[in-house]
Amino acid sequence: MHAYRTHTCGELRADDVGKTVRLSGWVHRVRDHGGLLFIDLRDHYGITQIVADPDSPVFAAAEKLKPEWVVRIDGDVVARTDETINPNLPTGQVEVRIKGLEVLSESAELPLPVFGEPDYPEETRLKYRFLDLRRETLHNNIMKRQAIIGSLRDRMRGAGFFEFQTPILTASSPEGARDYLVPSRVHPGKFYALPQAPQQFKQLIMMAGFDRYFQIAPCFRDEDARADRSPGEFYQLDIEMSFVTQDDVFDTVEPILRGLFEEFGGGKPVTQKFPRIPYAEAMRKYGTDKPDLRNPIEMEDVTEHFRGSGFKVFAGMIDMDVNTRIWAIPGKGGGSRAVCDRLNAWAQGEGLPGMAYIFFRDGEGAGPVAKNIGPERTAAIRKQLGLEDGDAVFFVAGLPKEFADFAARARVKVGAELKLSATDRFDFCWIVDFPMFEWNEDEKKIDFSHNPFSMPQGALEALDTMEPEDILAYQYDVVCNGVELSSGAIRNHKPEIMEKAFAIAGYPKEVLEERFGGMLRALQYGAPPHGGIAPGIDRMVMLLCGEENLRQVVMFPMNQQAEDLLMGAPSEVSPQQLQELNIRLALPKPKSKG
RNA sequence: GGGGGUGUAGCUCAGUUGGUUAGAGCGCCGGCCUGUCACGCCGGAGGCCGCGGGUUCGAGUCCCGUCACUCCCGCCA
Repeated sequence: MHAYRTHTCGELRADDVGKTVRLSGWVHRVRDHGGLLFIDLRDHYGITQIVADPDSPVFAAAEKLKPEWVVRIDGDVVARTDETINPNLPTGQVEVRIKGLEVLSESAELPLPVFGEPDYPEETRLKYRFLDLRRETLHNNIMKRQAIIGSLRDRMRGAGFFEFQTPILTASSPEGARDYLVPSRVHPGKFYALPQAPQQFKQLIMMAGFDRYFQIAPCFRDEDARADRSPGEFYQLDIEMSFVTQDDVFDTVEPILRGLFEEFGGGKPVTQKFPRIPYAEAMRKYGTDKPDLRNPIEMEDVTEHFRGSGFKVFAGMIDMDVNTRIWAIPGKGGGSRAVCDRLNAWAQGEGLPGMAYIFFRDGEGAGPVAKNIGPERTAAIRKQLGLEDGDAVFFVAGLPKEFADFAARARVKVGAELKLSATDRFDFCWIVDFPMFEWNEDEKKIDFSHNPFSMPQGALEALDTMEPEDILAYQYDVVCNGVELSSGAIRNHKPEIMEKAFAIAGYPKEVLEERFGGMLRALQYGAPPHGGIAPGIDRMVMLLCGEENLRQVVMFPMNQQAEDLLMGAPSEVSPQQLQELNIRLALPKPKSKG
């Protein structure tokens, strides 16, 4: 007989009755009835009930078992009587009568119980991550994550992609997030950087002629964390393809994402044909470039209905500034004063003076706004938005740049309040036609709004003739349920266009050569047109696990302060290590303590 | 760097207007219990009320500061 087991703890069925078996696992739970003892034995595969009665030679030893001890048990598989079958357990038809017991490993008193998964502080959970990972929820999430990654690999290979590795120690990149730096021992005073993404490498792979690349790529960014953004490191499904248009990328990636979400989404419907929404349209209809399309509300511009109207607040704003806009958020079924007042109060809680509204009943509009603008304008608004009795409409006013963010939240709030938003669905869309440049108000200059390597629409001619802020890029996002899963672009493969684009953003040729020398060199020796995308693995797993927090889908996450409480990272290093690296610390003064 | 929330037993939380000895459930320890699967019953241990200062005859409770955790803003091409 094997030293540890003949079966796993998730394996035994009614067919196995009569066998003598050996199982190993963790003591999940003990129910001690004095003259009868039940032990739930757990391993990765499941739970099996072990029974000990006083006739068993190991009864006394079994009584001493504690939660999370690791034991090997020998026993006979017996059928449970009808009344004692546990339908909640795959092994619930049977139990094992214990004949032999060996304690393989004892456990100290638990700082974090496994059984029952009671809420525990994040700090404890991270410090004792190995215990947390034994708990069913996390254990299943992590298993789902590896299945998702396995499926992505299969799907990518099936679509003709090749998996390549790119360097982890590379050069610091001038644009973008803060880099993690690694000092060089061989070159005093110089540093490697961990890649924020393999962006330049994947483009170089295309220029090297490998045609189709993918990688489950680790990415490192030294920026502060959010619930949906790990500090330090995260993973992307990094993709790049040669000789493709934007449509080719969409046609390749869309079935992979759709298939993945259908495979792991628990039967929730997935968008079959991802709608393509231009950035400007998304901002106008949803107030954001990552709309949650489960919410059917689309905002509309109703500025003209208020121009010169009796609702002086809005009319005055329109007169004061030609750029003023009034956006309407239609609220189907929100046609009562109570609902409108509640949303108005919510807006005040968000720091606004309030949210104007009209609600419709008895064939006419009600509320202060309707009274002020009169029945004709009220009817026109109702007609434009297709509203009926029992509906409401809410208004946000000002400069779109300034109120878009609030408008987006108001749209979400109205959708939730009126229960208009679907829940059991994965609604995807492409956001396309992002602007190439944007005005940086702080530095009073033109910046790249996304990836500086993106191809501008209209190529060199557009850069030469158009206002920078009007130029669009072949730059796109994938959004699912309001979560930005991915950014991508058709890349700029022409050195002269890149020079011009960087010049517009204020980088002279010398700077470009200094910072992106390798890339620029590669562009000069026959670069294929190419493009790609990089869906965030962690975020996809989060959506598919129904989790709100990345730490629920990452095996060994850091806390918000980018500390690994289990391994104790970051840590101090020895003076010898620093000396070898020619590094001397210049620490900030410690905060004085009262 | 900034803002919000939370800090009372190992954990989840209650704690009245500021008033005697700070409670409950879970967990832990001991005892009882032959069909449980969130087993049940009895008993017990366990508290610098995050920390520091202040107001007060008296502070878990009020005020100020500080620290920790968390969420958000900045940041994330």
